[in-house]
Amino acid sequence: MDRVALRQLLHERGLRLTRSRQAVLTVLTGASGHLKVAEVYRRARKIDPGIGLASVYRTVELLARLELVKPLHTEHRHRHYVRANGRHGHHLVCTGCGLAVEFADCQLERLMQRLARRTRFHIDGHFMEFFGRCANCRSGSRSSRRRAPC
Amino acid sequence: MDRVALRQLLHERGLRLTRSRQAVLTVLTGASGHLKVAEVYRRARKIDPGIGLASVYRTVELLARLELVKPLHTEHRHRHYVRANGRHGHHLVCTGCGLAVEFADCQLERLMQRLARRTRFHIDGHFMEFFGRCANCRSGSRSSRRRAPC
DNA sequence: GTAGATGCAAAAGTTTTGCAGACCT
DNA sequence: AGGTCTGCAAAACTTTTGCATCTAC
Repeated sequence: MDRVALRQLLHERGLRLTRSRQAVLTVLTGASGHLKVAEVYRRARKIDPGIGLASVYRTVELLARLELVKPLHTEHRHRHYVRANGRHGHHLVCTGCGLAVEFADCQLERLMQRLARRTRFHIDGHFMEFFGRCANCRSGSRSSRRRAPC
Repeated sequence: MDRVALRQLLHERGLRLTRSRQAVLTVLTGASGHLKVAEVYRRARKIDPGIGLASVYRTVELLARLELVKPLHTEHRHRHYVRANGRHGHHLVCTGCGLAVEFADCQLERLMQRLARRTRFHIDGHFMEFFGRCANCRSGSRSSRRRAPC
């Protein structure tokens, strides 16, 4: 998402494109893995040294509403975010290096219909993540097992 | 899971069956929905008034390792737990009252295999939850929409 | 100019930890 | 008896909030 398109997207909702927001989006767009908020903050300060932690929290939440990023539920204690392309993305996350691969077709419709019939629920959402180890982390070098999310 | 079986399960790992652990398991087993830790604590004190919050945290984590309960990631800010029957359970959660229905067959093997081939990941786990509204919460009475998880 | 956004700092929570003493087996 | 577990209280964090100030438009 470039600067112009983002400004447009924000403008449609009466929101503004600020330096903080650009910094946070740049950080998350440039990362191949999921980042906790504190890490987003650390990186964002390199782009905009004056940014405050509260703005980072406010911005990741905004970006999540706009579906430009997605909150992940990892084994960690705190929330992580990862870049996303629209509504129907799910992620395959490497437990070694944090690499997050997005995939789209989750083919859960049939399961959902069966479940809905059986339980008499009206199902309106789901959450799904896969965990594993990426090829790089499996390739054997110990160092790659400990590499930080990039 | 009854008292004897639980003691056996714990004993196999050199762990002990204490009053606190019984209280926490009783609370979570008796609940039809997911509970946040603070709520588990509140209910557990009715069974064992002397129990401490730290023990509740330690115990839910232990029970999760034993796969007797499962952590859920809801829209809430803090972790919730729900009773579970073994490794392969997933949950359908009512966003109205918190009712959590467990279901077993998730039939994701084919999707997993395709993903693994395409991404060269070794996939070793997944996390899935469905959200919706249960029949009771949909039935129209306003009160049921606000009922606390039971 | 003005509404929206920010930074700061404090507050509100949740979760973890250290340790002396209690408890289970 | 001996190691496991607990309650307590403090600490460590994460996340939220209020408000004066700033800024994007």
